[in-house]
Order: sequence, then structure tokens, then C-alpha cells
Amino acid sequence: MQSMNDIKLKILEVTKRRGFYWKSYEIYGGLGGFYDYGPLGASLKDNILQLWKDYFVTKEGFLLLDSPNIGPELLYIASGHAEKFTDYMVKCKKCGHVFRADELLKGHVDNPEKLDAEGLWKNIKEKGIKCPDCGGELTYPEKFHLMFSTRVGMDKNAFLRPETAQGIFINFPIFYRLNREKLPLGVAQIGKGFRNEISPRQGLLRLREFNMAEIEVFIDPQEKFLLGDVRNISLPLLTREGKEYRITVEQAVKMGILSEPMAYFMGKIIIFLEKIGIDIKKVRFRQHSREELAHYSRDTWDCEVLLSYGWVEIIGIADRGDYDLKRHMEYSGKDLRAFRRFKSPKKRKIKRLRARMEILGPLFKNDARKIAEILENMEYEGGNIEILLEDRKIKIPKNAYEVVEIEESVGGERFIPQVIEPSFGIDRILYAILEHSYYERKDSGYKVLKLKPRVAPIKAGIFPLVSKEPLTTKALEILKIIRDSGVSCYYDDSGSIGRRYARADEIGVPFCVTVDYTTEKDNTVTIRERDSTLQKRVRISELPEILELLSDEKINFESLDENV
RNA sequence: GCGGGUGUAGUCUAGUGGUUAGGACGGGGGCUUCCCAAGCCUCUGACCCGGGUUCGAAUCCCGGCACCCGCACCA
Repeated sequence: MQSMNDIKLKILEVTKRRGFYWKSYEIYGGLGGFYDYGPLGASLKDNILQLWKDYFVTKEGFLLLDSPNIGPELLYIASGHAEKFTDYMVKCKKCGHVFRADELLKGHVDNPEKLDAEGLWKNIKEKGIKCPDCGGELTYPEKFHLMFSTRVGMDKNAFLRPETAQGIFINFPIFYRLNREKLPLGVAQIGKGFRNEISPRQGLLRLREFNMAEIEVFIDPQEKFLLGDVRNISLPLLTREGKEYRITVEQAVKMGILSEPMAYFMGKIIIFLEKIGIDIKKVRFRQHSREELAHYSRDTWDCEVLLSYGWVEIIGIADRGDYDLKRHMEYSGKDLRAFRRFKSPKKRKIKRLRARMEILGPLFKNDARKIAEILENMEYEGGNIEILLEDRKIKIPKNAYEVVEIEESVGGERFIPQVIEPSFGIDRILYAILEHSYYERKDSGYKVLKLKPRVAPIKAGIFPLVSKEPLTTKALEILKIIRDSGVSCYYDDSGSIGRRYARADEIGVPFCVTVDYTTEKDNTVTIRERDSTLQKRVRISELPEILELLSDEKINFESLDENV
């Protein structure tokens, strides 16, 4: 039995040696929190995203967006990140420990998070706040910003996005229209996010530039959200009260632990994780405590996997309510609401105004038309009328309009949709797949990555049994055929056949094709399956199709007929 | 950011002031080889960066960078 720490080191060793990923900028001494994906890693990541898109975009009928990494300052002021992502830190002069200044003032001052550096400093001195660890003097509060800031053009302040989500929110009206004004509406975005972590650690698990795949699902809270085919999926839940459950999606909703959309996406996530090769026995959903909740979130559940580092969050599902759309409405002045149609139009009697142009005209000249328009669109509630036209308050004399009572039919109402956000950390998922795929053969101790065929970066190795003619030429011919058919594969004739199988196992190649002396007689080759090491003999003419089906997991190796 | 530890070929590592820094695995070439890292020959390749101490530094000291563990942080 190997320790968890061993696995961590072995994964690290294999991934670096075989070119999955490595620390960026090593020739310049490295830079913390940045990684390069090499040939295998880039391809693995690609395959994960492909499956993600297939499962969460295509199959759900959601819409894709690809918006910029850099956004204007105002966007992130509106989103709350500019404020919430900045912390003032103080350091103890004696023991060197660092604290958030506002945390230290909690209980001493009301709303300490609203103070600036000067205000915090004043209060620290007045209340005599000392280092909670050793009682030492504290330094002047220093700003620490978790967003990378930059400049656009000469002088426009901008930020690198800390999440791809904001690009989706601000485009809601366009997507709403593209979806023919129907909810629920899901918009998905795959892209990079940037966070200037104080201290990135643990390889791919905490990066400063990372890959994320996010979905914002806009829903009408008055409409029932259907659980569909995930209702019977079993969910491992850990509530903020510390209660553990293993219940179905449907039960979780019935018991009031989860809302329908939250439960639905958890079910989808379980299926997805299993598809890409995560061991779902090592998965749980943990509800955030109140203190943990992000500024925009009403409820959040982290999907965590058990790795050698402990439980690690790989996906977050947040109920963002109407926070984001509301904020962007406030800051942009644009209407980001959806329209809810009533089942039958509501009829009501209201008082409306009819403008008398013969009075308005001479009185307001060029503005008369606009004023008339405003008047005729407003509901009359009695009293004197004063309207706002281009920042001017204008009093309208009583003789300039008539009040008429009409019966109006109202077809529906505008409202701000609620948003559920499943947000996937792709780098963490990739690492989790590697850890959950890694094993060593019982007899030999050789390393194997049991990557699912669909995520495996390379689907097949093509080998001559021994490195001799005519086997080598035949194997190279087959290589070309397989490559032309679109299946990623490679040729290897160095060392013994066993060594080549072992090399392939280590990077998770699911199938190896071997050309042997029977091949020249009847045009057949063997296909070896990685985990069982079993072989089956198939015709070369059928090989491309078989490999394609195996790689796409349309058939599995056990059910493959030997057809010679 | 703090404290502790660490930094030698692609990988794992030996070397604690003194010649051309040693090994294993890997990788390339060759021989051998009829199915799971066999063997032989051969080649390849490293002291994290900068400063200091010293006649001389991979080794000692200082600074930086990075990694690991713990603390803090993780919206």
C-alpha cells in the first residue's frame, strides 16, 4: 500500500517526464502559479473540454460565448470584484504574521470592511489592536488586490477577468433574444481566468492563470425546473450543518436540501465526472458555510474530490440569485430583465393622459413631441405632473393634457432572472483525472494511467513485434492509415515489445496495435487493451473503424469480436 | 506574506572546500529479440540565479527565484 504522498510525487514525476505539464518560465527562474501544458497535457485538456461541451452545451441546448479576458474597470466595480477582491492587510512587526485589517476590527467597529487604509489605521491605533498571535505592533494597512490590473490604451484602467461569468451576464439581453426570449437559458463559456493569489501552491491546483468552463443558467423562479433524467442519480452531500446524506437528486429536492436547478446540475456533474474518469466514490458536494459564501452568492456547493492533497474543490455550483444582473443594471443603466408572459392577459382599468399638442406646442417648442410621448406613456396617479426630460425637471400645466380612463390588457411583466452557476476548474479536473487514473501493476509495479479512451491524449500505439523488416514497414503503413482516419497514434520500434507496451501504459494509451509474423500471412494485427493486457486479432482493413469506435467508446474492447 | 525544509542531466539521486561532479533509469544509434521495461556495445546530458568569503565553492555566507510542509489567504 502506497501512501498518498507517494502518489503525488509519482504523478509529478510522470507528468513532467512524459510531457503533460510543467512550470512555466523555468529558464528565467520560474514564476509562481503558471504552468505550461505539453503535448499530452494540452491534448488531454482539449479532450476534457470536448466532452464538457458535448455534455453541458450540445446536449443541454445551451449557448456558447467567447468573450475577452480583459474588461473595463467599471465592469468589475459593478460586479463587486473591485471592492471585494481588495483586502487591506496588516503585518505583525514582531512575529511577521499577516492579517486582514478588517477582520481584526470586527467587533470593535461597525462595518470595518468599508474603511479605507487611513480609516483602518486610525481605528487600529485608537482601539489598541495588537497582533492576535503574539501581541506585537502592526504595520500600516497595505492594499492587496486579487485581480490583475492593467491599462488599455494610454489611460483606461482595466482588469484581467477573475471569472468568465461577467462576460455572460453583461450579454444577457443578446442571449435572451437569441434564445427567442425563453427561459431557462444556459450560456456557457470556456476560457481563462486570472487571480493574483498571494501564494500559489500545489501545482495545477492553485494557479494564477487558469482554465475554467462556466455556465450561467438564467431561470424564472416562478417556473418549475424539471429534473429530467437525473432524478435518480445518487448525490453525496455534506451540508453546512455537517450532516451527510447519500440521496437521489429527487429526494434532495423533496427534503428541501437543494433547489431543483442546483440538484439537477449536481446530478449532471456526477454523470460527467464518471464519463471523464473521476472515481465518483471519491466525490462529494459540500455546502459553503455562511462566512464562506462569495459576495454574490446565496448558496454554494463545492464539488470536491478526494486527492492526495485532501478534499479539493473542482467545481462550484453557486446560486447567484439576481445579484449580477441587478448590479449591471444599476451601473450600466441598461435593462437586463426578462419578460414573463401571463397565462391570460390581465385586464385592468387605468388612467392615462392624452397630450394636447395645441397647448404643448407653443409652450415647449421643439421639446413638445418628446414631452407628449412621455405623458402618453405614463400612468396617471393624480396631482400635478412634473416630468424629467434630459435631466431637466419640467412642470406640465394642467390644461396641456386630458385624463382618460381606459381598460388595458397587460400581457406579462418584466423581472430579473435568477442565476445558477456551475463553474468548472479545468486544471483541477485534469489533475484529478490523473490521480484517479494512476495505478501500478500488481505483479511488476509498472505505472499505468487508466485514462478513458475518450480523454486519452493518444489512442493507439503502432508497433512491429520486433524491429525488423518487413514488420517495421508494415507497421509504418498502418500508422499512416490510422492517422489518416483521424485517430491520434504513434509508432515505436525501440527496445523490446514489452518495453513499448509499458511506455504506452504510463501515458494512458488505451490500445496498442502490434504487427507480427502472422500479419504477412493473413493481413491481421493484434490489438492490446491497456488494463487487461488482453489481445484480440483483427483484420487490417477493419482496423481504422475499430480503433475509431474504441476511441469514441462506441464499443468496448470486451465486446469486440475477433473477426479473422 | 511568515516559520521550517529543499534546489546536482529529461527523471531519481551520490557527492559537505581541492583534478576531467559519480551512478541508476530514460533518450538517440547499433547488435540481439516471434508479445509485456531481458541483455550487450556506444553516444547524449546536470551543480536554480546573482553577489560575497577563499588561492580554490555544487559544498560556507548573503540576497533573489522556485518547490515541499505548516500558518495565513483562497471572493
